[in-house]
Amino acid sequence: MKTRDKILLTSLDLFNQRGERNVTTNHIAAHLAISPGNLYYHFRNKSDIIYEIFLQYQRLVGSYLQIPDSRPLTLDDMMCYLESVFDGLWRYRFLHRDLEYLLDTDERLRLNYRDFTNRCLIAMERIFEGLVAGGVLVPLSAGFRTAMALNVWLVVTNWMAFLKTAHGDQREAGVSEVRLKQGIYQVLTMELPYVTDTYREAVVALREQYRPEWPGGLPRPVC
Amino acid sequence: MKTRDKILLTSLDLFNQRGERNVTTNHIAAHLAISPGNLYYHFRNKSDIIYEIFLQYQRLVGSYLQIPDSRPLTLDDMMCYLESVFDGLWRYRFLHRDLEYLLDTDERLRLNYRDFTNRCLIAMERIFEGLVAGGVLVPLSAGFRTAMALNVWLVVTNWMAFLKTAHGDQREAGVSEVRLKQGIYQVLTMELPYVTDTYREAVVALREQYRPEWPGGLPRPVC
DNA sequence: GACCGGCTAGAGTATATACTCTAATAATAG
DNA sequence: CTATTATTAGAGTATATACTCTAGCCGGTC
Repeated sequence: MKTRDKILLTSLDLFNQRGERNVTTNHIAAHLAISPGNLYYHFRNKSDIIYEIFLQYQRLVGSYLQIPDSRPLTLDDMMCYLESVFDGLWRYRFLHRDLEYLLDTDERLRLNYRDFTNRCLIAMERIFEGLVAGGVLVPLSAGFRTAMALNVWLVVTNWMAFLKTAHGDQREAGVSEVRLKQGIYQVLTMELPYVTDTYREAVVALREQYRPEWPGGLPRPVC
Repeated sequence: MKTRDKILLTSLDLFNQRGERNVTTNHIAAHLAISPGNLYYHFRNKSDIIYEIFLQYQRLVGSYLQIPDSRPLTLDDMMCYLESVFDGLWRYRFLHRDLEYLLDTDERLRLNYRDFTNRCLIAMERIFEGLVAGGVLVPLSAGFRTAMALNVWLVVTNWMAFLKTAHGDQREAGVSEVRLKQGIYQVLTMELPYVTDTYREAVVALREQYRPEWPGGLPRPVC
């Protein structure tokens, strides 16, 4: 693999593990057993590394949120979106941690992230529309869709931060990929009132599968 | 005013303005026109300053979330809780910004914050119960109350971060106390399905008053 | 007036961190 | 093989930051 790509992978890994603030360019170089000079040959500065990783993240999420426009959406679609999005969130989890600082210090990132957020929110609204068309959700006014999408966005993007803060005793143990998926439980809780009678029972059952407080061994839904 | 208190006030101010990460102890001292030595006479280190500010925050929110146990809760109560909580959030807004880093580097804070979160969540559940008793909300199962409280917590504590990231063009302009209160709109959106028929109209009207996209000049509800 | 304890100044330090510079080495093209 | 370009090493630097240390001041009390 190219050195440049190795730098990106290792950086992502270390950022995820320790938080961007605790990872220096020298750490990254040392972890790869390359020289700082080498690292700076491939990236002008630390921000450039982060920006590149963000672009990857953006592309990943963008691919996850693609919407088939030829057909309405099913319940399976919805669960697949949720699973995918939380997966992306997990793989790039450092981004949402020091996000404000990162946006403060990198204008590109700030503007880009703003647009990314808007694209995601719009995609979510369109997903809601698709689910309405598919008879999964009851019809919602445009304003309501927007507000709902925003609430889902807030819950989704901050679920991990919550896990970290809520489990103060064990330093990292509280945050596993399994627990992360329990964020789906929270999202389904929020959507439940808008599920049609036809699908209510199915959604309640799905939701049960993500219920918190069962460490490990949760059955996984179809996707 | 005592130097110690001035240090706390100035620190809070600078932290809120620039973010904890961008404020050094030397900055704080310089801003107060005192020597670093003086600052370190009053506080052993930067963490101690932050911890003390957190304790203030905790006390403030604790006082906000007190629940009258002799009577059920009214719609006014609910709005007052929301207004108060967002007010506290605004005044100590730096805390939720670099929270993860702060909790990572200060064990006291980590344990204390975990308990604080739990207390808040429990208080919110009790508020829901009170509102059910007051006929504002329809009865909810305990599990649902818990999940709802958690969703509200997530939206409330991360609303500001969202504002900051969503308004990428103007660096700080996007985040005013007024805009912050629009978080109330989001919370009411989430609660709406559980409002009783009796109060639905009133809640919808209140919610309208916090609707986003009207810069400045929003009429305020009673509290 | 001497003394004492709380308070303050301000120079100074150890460490970290992002980043640079030069020279050497590998890869590649002619 | 040679020339050129891409890559890498590694020592080094400028700056920042949290924090220390010593000496002095100031207000009150005996």
